Amino acid sequence: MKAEALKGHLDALLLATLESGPQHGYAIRDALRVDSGGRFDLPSGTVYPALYRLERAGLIVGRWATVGERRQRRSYELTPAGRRALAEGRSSWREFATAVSAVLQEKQWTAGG
Amino acid sequence: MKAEALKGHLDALLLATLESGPQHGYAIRDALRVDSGGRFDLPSGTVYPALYRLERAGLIVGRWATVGERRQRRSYELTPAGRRALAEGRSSWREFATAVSAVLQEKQWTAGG
DNA sequence: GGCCAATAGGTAGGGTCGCTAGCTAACGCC
DNA sequence: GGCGTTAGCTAGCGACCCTACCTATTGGCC
Repeated sequence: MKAEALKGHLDALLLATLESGPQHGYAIRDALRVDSGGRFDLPSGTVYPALYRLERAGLIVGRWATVGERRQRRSYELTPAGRRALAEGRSSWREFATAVSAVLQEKQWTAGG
Repeated sequence: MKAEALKGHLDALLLATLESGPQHGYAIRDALRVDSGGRFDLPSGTVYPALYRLERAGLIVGRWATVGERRQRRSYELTPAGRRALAEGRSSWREFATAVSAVLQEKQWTAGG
């Protein structure tokens, strides 16, 4: 899988991962890997900056939480704007995928009787 | 359609457009627009540099041709390497699309019986 | 003869964004 | 006390598509 393939689609993936409930970055990374059948095994340097971007954009909110004795974790949750963005992302993905698939379609069905 | 969506997928689209036979840049642009149902209406500043990239990479070859009296056109054709790259691009697109769709899938089928 | 749109090709520069490579630190296990 | 895993973070880079602009031919219209 080429690296640039993700460009422009990562945000929707992250939002989708958060749809089922709040998660922290590390767990999001895991979920993405599992849900994608191992295809999206993103480095933390991809995930965390993306989460900041989404937070700055008001699509998710992060809250610090303490786990165990001292361990700090940041849990992210979708905002209403995030849910809207996710819906939008889904439909624009569908549109994009449809268009790409149409173009990539092999035109071997003997040219239109 | 967000601009970054295309990133990393344009090459395959261009190669696919050339699969049915040699075409010049302007015609490729048109074909892409038509085949995608108007979704990919790319500016020339996107198409021509991409064609150079593909040519430098040995995936296509361009030949100048004269049309009418003086008009110059550059006709591009797939190389064998280009055909291989297209096949690869198709399968990696399928893989990518499958993975994205899997992640974006709404998990509203009431969680596991 | 002049204007415009369509056809055809081209380039410089910019901005976005995911990745590479590195870091700190807590936790559990032995 | 050492090691692997969990957890978070950042600077800087490079790829690449877009914006904005340019030149030139061709043909229609008046």
